[in-house]
Amino acid sequence: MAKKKMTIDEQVAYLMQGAEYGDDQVKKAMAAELKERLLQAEKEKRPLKVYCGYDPTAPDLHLGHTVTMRKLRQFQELGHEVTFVIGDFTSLIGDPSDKDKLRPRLSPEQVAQNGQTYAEQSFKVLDPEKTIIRHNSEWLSKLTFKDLIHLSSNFTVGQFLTRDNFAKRFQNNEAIYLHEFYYALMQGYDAFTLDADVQIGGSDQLFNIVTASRKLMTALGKKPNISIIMSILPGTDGEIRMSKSLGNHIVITGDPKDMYGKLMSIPDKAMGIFSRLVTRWTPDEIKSFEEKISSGSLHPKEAKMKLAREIVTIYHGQKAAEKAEAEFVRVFQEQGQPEEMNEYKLKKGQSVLDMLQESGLTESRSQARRLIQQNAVRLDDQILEDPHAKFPGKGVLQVGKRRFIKVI
RNA sequence: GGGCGGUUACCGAAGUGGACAAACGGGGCUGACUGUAAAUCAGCUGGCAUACGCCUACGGAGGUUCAAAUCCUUCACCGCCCA
Repeated sequence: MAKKKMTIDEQVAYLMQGAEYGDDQVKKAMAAELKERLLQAEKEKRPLKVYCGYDPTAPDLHLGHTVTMRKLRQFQELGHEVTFVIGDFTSLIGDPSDKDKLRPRLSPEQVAQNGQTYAEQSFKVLDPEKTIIRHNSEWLSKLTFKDLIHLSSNFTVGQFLTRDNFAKRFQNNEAIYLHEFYYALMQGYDAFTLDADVQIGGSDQLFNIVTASRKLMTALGKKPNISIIMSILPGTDGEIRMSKSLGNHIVITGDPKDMYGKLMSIPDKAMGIFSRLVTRWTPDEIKSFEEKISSGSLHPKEAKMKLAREIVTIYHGQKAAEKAEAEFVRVFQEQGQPEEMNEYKLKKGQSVLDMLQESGLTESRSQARRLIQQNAVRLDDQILEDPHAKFPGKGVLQVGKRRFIKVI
């Protein structure tokens, strides 16, 4: 992508694409500051130092995780220096604000393992050659209690209570742990240590980045970093943020066909935000994409296919994306059969129910009964109605729209 | 240290002795329709069982009762308030 030629204003637009501060004033201010910093860097002939921290809690990344990586990638394209910070120190402490009560505190081994996976998977988006990986335990574990007190003394409780999350919980008499306050400090200290020009994060990091990091850097005698706060990517339901525990996520290493299908299942109205946050498209391309949809010159189905193809291509390559698309068209639009199916060897005297269960097409016999009742079970397009009848014989068995098996 | 409250299915959240396999919302699944696994509408969403029905399940263990998610005891975890 030839982005070297962008003007400063174009660069700012590109880099602010998808950023959301919940306040237009702040956004404008940040954009202005970014512009100034870009100009300054140009004059000094140096790249901007950009970073984003990741707590390596989940070993499998989904699209939601890639939003900030995409942003880092854009900085790389423009020649800036990107640091991928693995929050091995922060995640050892655990963050109760996640509400993930069940999540056990991670062991150092797990953190190391997850961090590794994170970095590897992130290279689907980032340029590995140009990415510096750091662990924040490197500097955070060296801080003494005295240091911590010194850092904390730059903040008042009142300042922390302006944070939405805290304010709400305080008002509702819910728990706010003391160490949650330190989270913001640690993050600020990351930025300070890295001498960051720009820090990227999700909107849940708004306070940590915009308020805490910037203030801390100022207090420690540095120029505050510019905060780029990315919008939250919704899940397949198009409403709620993408998250594994909500089950609306799309993993980036899974089966390309599945990824394509899941992308096709997002509501039409979510296409815009997906295009803005998780594609490689430029602001102009995105703008024209959205305009074509709203004007009706691009059919929503076509639009979504284009989107799905783009995203699958990023993670699995063009060939796999084309294949996934062809399969989708064949199976769902033409109601045909997939190219490859698992086979199941029919056993003597098996009933329909037995067969469904033993072939693994259903999770339980009760579920199989329900599906039969709902006319969801077909053998070569013939609906099987009686769960107890002997299984008719060879053919292609289809359960619902997506599950196929070849009976031999 | 004292007082009070919470723990319900994939998630959120009702339910305070029987009609509770547990309201409702989200998610998931299925069908119809279609423009797609979109939207919309309808149904399903613990397990076993060819009907009857049985078993397991409301944080754990025990108890009261003909009957417990609901009452009691106790344990665990979580929270709030007052010190």
